[in-house]
Amino acid sequence: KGEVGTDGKKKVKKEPEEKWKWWEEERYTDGVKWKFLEHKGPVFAPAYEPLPSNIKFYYDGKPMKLSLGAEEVGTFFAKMKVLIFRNFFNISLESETSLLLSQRPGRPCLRRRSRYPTPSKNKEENERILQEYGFCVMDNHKERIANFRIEPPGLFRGRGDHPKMGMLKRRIRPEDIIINCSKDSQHPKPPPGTKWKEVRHDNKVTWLVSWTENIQGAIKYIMLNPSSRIKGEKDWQKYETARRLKKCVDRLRAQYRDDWKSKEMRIRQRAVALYFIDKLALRAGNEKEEGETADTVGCCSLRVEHITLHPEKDGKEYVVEFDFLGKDSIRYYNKVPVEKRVFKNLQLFMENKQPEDDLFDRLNTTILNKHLQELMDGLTAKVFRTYNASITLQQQLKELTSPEDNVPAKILSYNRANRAVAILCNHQRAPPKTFEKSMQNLQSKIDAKKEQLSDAKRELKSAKADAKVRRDEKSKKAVECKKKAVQRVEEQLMKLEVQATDREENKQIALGTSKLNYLDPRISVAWCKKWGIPVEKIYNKTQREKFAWAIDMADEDFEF
DNA sequence: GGGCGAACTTAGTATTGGAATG
DNA sequence: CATTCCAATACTAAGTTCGCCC
Repeated sequence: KGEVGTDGKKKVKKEPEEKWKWWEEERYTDGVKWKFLEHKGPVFAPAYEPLPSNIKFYYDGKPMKLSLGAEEVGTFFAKMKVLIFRNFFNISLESETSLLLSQRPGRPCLRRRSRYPTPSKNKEENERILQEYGFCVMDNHKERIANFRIEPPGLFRGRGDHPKMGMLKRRIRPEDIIINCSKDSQHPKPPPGTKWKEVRHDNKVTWLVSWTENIQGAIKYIMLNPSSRIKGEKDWQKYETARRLKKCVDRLRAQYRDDWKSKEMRIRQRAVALYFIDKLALRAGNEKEEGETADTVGCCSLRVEHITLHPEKDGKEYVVEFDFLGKDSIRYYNKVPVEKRVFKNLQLFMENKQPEDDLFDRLNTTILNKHLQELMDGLTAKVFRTYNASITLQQQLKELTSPEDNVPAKILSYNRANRAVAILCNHQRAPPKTFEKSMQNLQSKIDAKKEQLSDAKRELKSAKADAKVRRDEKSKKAVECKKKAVQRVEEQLMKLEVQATDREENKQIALGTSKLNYLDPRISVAWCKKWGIPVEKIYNKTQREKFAWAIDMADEDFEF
């Protein structure tokens, strides 16, 4: 092998090490996650660098000396203010500059600053840290760590209307850190003069490092990359569970439809909730502590105020209008015609209730999941989301792919199938700030290409006329050449137009989440193999690493 | 069964890297 | 060479599930 480099010497292409196929190996049973685990511990947030002494903090117009900690928190506040200014003036829309607040007291004044204050000199250092801390050894393999950096301190900003927004997220010290590794490994060393909170050797869990965060009191973890064996196995298992649901979903659906008629209220509520989870791909909806988090809901935690019943709406009977904030305070809005029995049940559940009362007052996620567990081993509410997402992709791909389409058109179909899933799962995004502009840019590219096409066509015409007169080989060849040019430009134009359609349809829809978390990758791989689409067109490098098991395993006949 | 801690998955957005463009 | 642009990546919040304790 080996290519010839620009210097004329033969470049020796190193044959990559044989990739480890963990999916061909036996799996652990009994809850053991690993036998050996060695790592270097976390990378701490860089220490706070005090401001130069000529920059002062003013209170009541007078300079005031702050403790280092107070000064640091002050800079957090200032940063947030700058951010608010920037967003208020929508600066990023105009150019890639950020704003600095004037240091002078009482004189807010904005200065522009280039995005590149120092040309990426940190790149090398980052690479070094990645090599040192970004990998661990788990059982006999070097594996990539997902998040080896400790979260830096700052002001907490939750999503949506979060009651704790603005609280100080404190700096994490070695004394806060629990290390998990195997006894017989080289234990990570805490920074000089410090100690870990604890070093433990628990091989029933997958995390390497943990600490408790001070805003919610939740535990944070450092874990492995999605390409790792430990994550990949779990992911594969998830899709296998969803495929088992496929085998019995008809029975389950018949069951919950039957339960709509139950004389027990709790069973009716359970059955209607399950119907929503199945039909609308709603999340389970755990209870949340009031005042601790933003007020968001899922299926079991829906309140009366989140639905409106319309006996008739837009020419349809028994329409339920949903309007609530789900995970990450993303709005779910949908008008759904439902069976009469569901409608009547909902009326019953809402009787004599206030808007802020629970719709399903006899139900919660624990009760629902206990029931599901009895119906199928390993079944929980979220399996329905995985199942419905994956089956929808498979159906849509079948429906939308035209054999006679070229590659870009087929990829548009793939993205449309993906989009159908994203809409089902309500995966939304804020339209990119530069969306309009980038659409305009694309449109002018299209216009230019159209111009180019008509030029090419004109040239072809004159070449044809020329050939008719001269009737020689050379002019015939010229005609062929021009024909090919027209074809080439037509293809390029089509590609651009497909790209524009795709982008427009994607304005407020996020495909990534479903692609990464809900769609059995074997469906996509099989589709690629069936239609001769390179898998790189569907999955980027990271995604190919995460789904290596599927790319290796699935052939074109794979059925979810 | 209710409360709670722990572990792990899922989520949208901010930042970055590097190619394209001027 | 600087700037613009977009895809990829980094980040970390916000969910679900499970097991344990009472």
